[in-house]
Amino acid sequence: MDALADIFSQSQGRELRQDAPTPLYFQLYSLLKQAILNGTVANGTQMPTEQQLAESFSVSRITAKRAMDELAAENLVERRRGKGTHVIYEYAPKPVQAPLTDMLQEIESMARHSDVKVMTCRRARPPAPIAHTLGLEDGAKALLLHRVRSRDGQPFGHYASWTVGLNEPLSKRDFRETPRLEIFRRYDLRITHVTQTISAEAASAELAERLNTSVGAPLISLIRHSYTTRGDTEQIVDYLHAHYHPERFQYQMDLKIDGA
Amino acid sequence: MDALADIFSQSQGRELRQDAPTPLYFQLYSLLKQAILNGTVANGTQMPTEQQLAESFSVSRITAKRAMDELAAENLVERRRGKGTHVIYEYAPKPVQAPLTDMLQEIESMARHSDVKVMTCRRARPPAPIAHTLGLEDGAKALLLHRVRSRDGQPFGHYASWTVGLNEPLSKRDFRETPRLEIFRRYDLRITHVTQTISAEAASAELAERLNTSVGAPLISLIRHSYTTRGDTEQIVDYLHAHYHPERFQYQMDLKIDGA
DNA sequence: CACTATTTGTCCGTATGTATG
DNA sequence: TCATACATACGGACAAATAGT
Repeated sequence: MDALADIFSQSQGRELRQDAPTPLYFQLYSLLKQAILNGTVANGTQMPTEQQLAESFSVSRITAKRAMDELAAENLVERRRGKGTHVIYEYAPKPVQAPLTDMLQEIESMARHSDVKVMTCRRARPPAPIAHTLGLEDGAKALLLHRVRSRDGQPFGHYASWTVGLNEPLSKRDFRETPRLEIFRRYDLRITHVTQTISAEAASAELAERLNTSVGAPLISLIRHSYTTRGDTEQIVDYLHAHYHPERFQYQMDLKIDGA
Repeated sequence: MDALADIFSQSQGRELRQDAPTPLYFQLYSLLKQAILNGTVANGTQMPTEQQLAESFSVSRITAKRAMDELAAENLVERRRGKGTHVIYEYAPKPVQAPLTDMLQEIESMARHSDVKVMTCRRARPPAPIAHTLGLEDGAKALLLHRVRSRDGQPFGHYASWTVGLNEPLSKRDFRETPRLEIFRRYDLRITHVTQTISAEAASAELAERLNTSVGAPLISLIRHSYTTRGDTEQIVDYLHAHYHPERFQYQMDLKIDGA
C-alpha cells in the first residue's frame, strides 16, 4: 500500500459511493480538494498518481484523472508529465466557519411549528448601545419587534429585535403569520453572516410574566447580529436578543471530528 | 402564481443549480424531501403538479416527475393518476432544539489560558441516570472529576465529568497540569463525536461557592457527551456537565455562508 | 350518461454527460 | 484516443384514472 494514497482513503475516512447520484469524479475531486484546503496535504506535496488513486478508490484511471484535472483547473495542483501532480496551495488556517444555511433552515422549521404572539411592532429609537452596534445616527429609528414563541400553549422564547434593513411598512399581522426570515427574503434582504453570543440571565419581571416563570429564574440568553453584504462591505441589519425558558428550550449541537 | 409551488420555490429560498454535477432530479428531490421531513408541508397536503414544479424550477416535466417518483419510492408521498401527489408522512415535532456549530478549538485554547483547580479525582459509581447514559452495569465505576477553571483569580467555570474510557491510575496533579483533551490523546482515546446541550440553571449552594456567586444566580449549563469509534460502533466515553458564570464566560460563534 | 379538464403513467427520439476497458 | 454502455435531461405525444359539469 502507498502511504500517500492512504492519506486520502484512510485519514479522510471516506469512501466514494458508487450508487450515489453525484458523479464519481466529482466525489473524488471534492475529497481531494478538501484535503488540500484544510491542510491535510501540505503545499508542495506530491499527490498520488492516477493509477494509485484509481486503485485506492476502485475507480477507473480516467475518473481519477478527471478529478485531478479539475483540481488543476482551479490552480490547487500542478500537473507535469513525468513529474506527477503537486499541491500548489498554501494552507492558511481560517476562523471557524460553519454552514449557516443548515442552521437557518432549522431555525425556520422551528418557527413553523410554534405559535408567535407579536407584542410590539413599530419603528422606534433603539437604546444607545444598540443604536451604536447598528451604526445608527442619533435619533434614527429602527423596526422594533417583541415576540413570544409558544408550543402547546407554553411560552418558551421571548425575542426582542431591532431591524434596520427593512423600510417597508409592516404590521403585527405580517410577523404573526410569516417567519421573520421569510419576510427578510421577501424584501430581498439576504443574511450572509451571523454572530451569536449565548449566556444566561435572570428573568426580569416582564420576561418572567411573558415566559410564564418566576422573577429571577435562570433564562438562556442569545444575542444575534445578522449581516448582509452590500457591494464589498458587510452591513449589520438586525440585532436580536432572545430569552429562552431552559426547561422548554435547549440548544443542542452535534459535532463530528474529521481530522486529527 | 400557485401558492403551493411557492412554498418550495420561495420559502425554501433555494434554487437548482443547472451547471452543478449533481443531477437536477436529485437536487429537486432533496429539496422536496427536506420540506416534508421538517414539516414545512404537512401530512395530507397536495404537492404541486409535475407541470407546476417543472415551471417553478425551470426543468422538464420528466425531471420533476423523477423527483416525485423518488419520494413515492420512499413512501413519503402517494401518487394517483388524476388525483395528484399527496404527502403521506406524519411530521413528528421534536423537542424544541436548535443546532449550534463548532467550538472545539475554542475549548482547547481556553483550556490553555486559564488555571485549573482539581477538587475531586477518584473512581466512583455515577448516579443512576449518568450510569445509564454511559451504558454502565450496576455498580460499575467511572473516573469522577470536579474542576474549577479561573482566569485572573476569578472562577468562571465548574466541571463535573465522568469518564469510562480511561483505566489508568491518574492523579489530581495530572489533570492540574494537562488539559483533559490532551490526556485523552495521550492514552490514545480519540474523541470522534460530541453532542452538546446548552441550557441555563440556577446556582446551587455548592456551585455558588465554587464560582463565587450567590445561590440562585443564573448559570450557563453545558452537558457534553463524547464518543469514540471502536471498530464499527460508537461508544460513549465521557459525560461532562459544566457550569459557567455568565458574566465571566460566554459562548460566542461566528457563522458565515460559504460561496454559493 | 357523455364531455371536459386535470393529473399521472408510458413511450418515443435525441442530445449530453458519465464511466469503463 | 476510441468504442461502448448507461444515466440524465429535454420536448413531445398519447393513454388512463379522477373529478366535476
